[in-house]
Amino acid sequence: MDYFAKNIISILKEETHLKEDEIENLIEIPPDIKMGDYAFPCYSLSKALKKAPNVIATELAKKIQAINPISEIKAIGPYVNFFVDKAVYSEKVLKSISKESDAYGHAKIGNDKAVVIDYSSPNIAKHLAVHHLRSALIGSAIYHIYKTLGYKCVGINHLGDWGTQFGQLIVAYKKWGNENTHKSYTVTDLNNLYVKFHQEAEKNADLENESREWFKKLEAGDTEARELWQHFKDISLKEFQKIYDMLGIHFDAFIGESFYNTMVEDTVRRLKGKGLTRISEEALIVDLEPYNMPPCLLRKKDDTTLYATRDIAAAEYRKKTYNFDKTIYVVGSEQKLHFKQVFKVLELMGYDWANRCVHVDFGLMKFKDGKMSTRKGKVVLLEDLLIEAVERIRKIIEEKNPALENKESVANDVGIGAVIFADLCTKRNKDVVFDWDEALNFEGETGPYIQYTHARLCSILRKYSKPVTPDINYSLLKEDETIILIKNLCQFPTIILKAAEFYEPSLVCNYLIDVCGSLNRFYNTHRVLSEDDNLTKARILLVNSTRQVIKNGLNMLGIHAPEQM
RNA sequence: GCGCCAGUAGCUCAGCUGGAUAGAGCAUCGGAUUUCUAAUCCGGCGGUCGAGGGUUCAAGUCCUUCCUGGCGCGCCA
Repeated sequence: MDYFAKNIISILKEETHLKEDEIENLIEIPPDIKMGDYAFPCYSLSKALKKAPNVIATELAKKIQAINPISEIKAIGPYVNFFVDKAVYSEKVLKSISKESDAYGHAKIGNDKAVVIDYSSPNIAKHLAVHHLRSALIGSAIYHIYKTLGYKCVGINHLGDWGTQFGQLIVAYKKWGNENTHKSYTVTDLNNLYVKFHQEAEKNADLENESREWFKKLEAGDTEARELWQHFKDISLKEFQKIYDMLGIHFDAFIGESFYNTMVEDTVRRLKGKGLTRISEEALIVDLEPYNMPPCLLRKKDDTTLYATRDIAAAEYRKKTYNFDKTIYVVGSEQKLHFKQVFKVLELMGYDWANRCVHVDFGLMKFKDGKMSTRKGKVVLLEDLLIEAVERIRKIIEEKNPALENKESVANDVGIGAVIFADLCTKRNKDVVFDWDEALNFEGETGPYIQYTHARLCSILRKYSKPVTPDINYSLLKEDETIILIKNLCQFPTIILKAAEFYEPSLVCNYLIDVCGSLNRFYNTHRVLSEDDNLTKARILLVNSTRQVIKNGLNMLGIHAPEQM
């Protein structure tokens, strides 16, 4: 609750006989600045007082008095509207931004508690493609957001580096892989082998048996199998890292599924010990019928384990290793049921932290004509998208600002930023249809728009080239465009909290669009640098504050804020 | 068949846990620059909020039925 709301509550408390938190919940922000800064709706009083809401509003407005920092109280229809003293308001907001600067929007609510976040988690031996983008970016943004709220974040890349497909890959490699080019193998080669295996396997059923044999060898720790598997993994990781570097995505640990291979037996033993398992159709399951869910499969009839088993083992490991307060899985919504089952099993195992496991799901990315598929080669590689984005930005720079220094690095920041922003901008749970022109649109509500706004502000500050001070005459900040902007800036900390609560980075994106819209409207109607020293000083402070908020917001999304573009 | 998610302007999306006349961007049409970056801003056009019923002083928002699309539902992850 902010300073002004507090004052309004104390004014309203006596006359309405409502409790403080009741009033707080009722108070809202009018849709138009001309109506006031805060509003108290009188509908809910109408029953008790047996009067029409607008009558109540009128009477109430007459009875109560505006005291500093509230400058005016006025009934409009069924609302009592409050106007705050603009100078006091501006001073509060802008001084706190100046003081906190890079830390504006941060909080300490996390108390250094650990949050484990599982994101990206691609499969080995396949390229990172555009449909891998969402998990990586949403996870990374949540990482940043929680970090700014004082949590200790642990980013984990839960690589898909285990399973029968590695048996297939070994067979394919031994049959068609060229030993001599061994050292220069790329993910493309691995992917080709994978595709070739499936083509050949249709004609020759023996291949599947061979691959099962090899996977068994791998599980048993056979040296040759192990070495090949490690080799495939090294090739993949090297290429993944290149993309993560381009995107600026960081992980604290790369711990793949294979890592839990040795722990799975223990986990199964614990589950059995607690009497949670039974055999059904030759498989080992946890019956979830009482919870209206299909059973959770722990072990196949051939005795090998499944991903649910490994996820349970992984959760136990993460709790033991990081003692997390919360663990977040940023995984597509097609796995909703899977995580519901896993979390339920953890709960049945008696872990009180089971309800602090969160599946942050998101909608699918697909093409207009259907799903993306690595097998059919129907994908857009992430690297291609990023390179194309940077390339297009480079052309725009040549056209609009050829004298720019550091063109390369700016093109990178803006191109990559555009891709990140476009992906994070829509709410998580919506499906996304991939479209080159949409992903690479740079006008309107886009990353470059935010960055451009930021660069313009930096430009003004460069031209001003004097220190910015919060000791200004705040009553000079009085026009509507100015006040609306300051109100926007004031919301930032609340937005961050909300984004964290709902695991929703899109809230930050939409907020930044609002701020930039307000800023640009201000920019187009008022001059910052002028002959009037005091006014210049005041507006410079506003410019610097806005620059700061945009920068902080972009950083939370993992986007750079270049000072020129 | 059952479950989960979505359906808001021609297109892409917002809509603050039920509140004041449903908002942006793109597209389209028309305007703004001798002044801090026009990757900007202003205006016009454009809506039975998928459909019906219900709860409420008040519903895009809550309940219910139906329609359409996506995803999931035992040995892949």
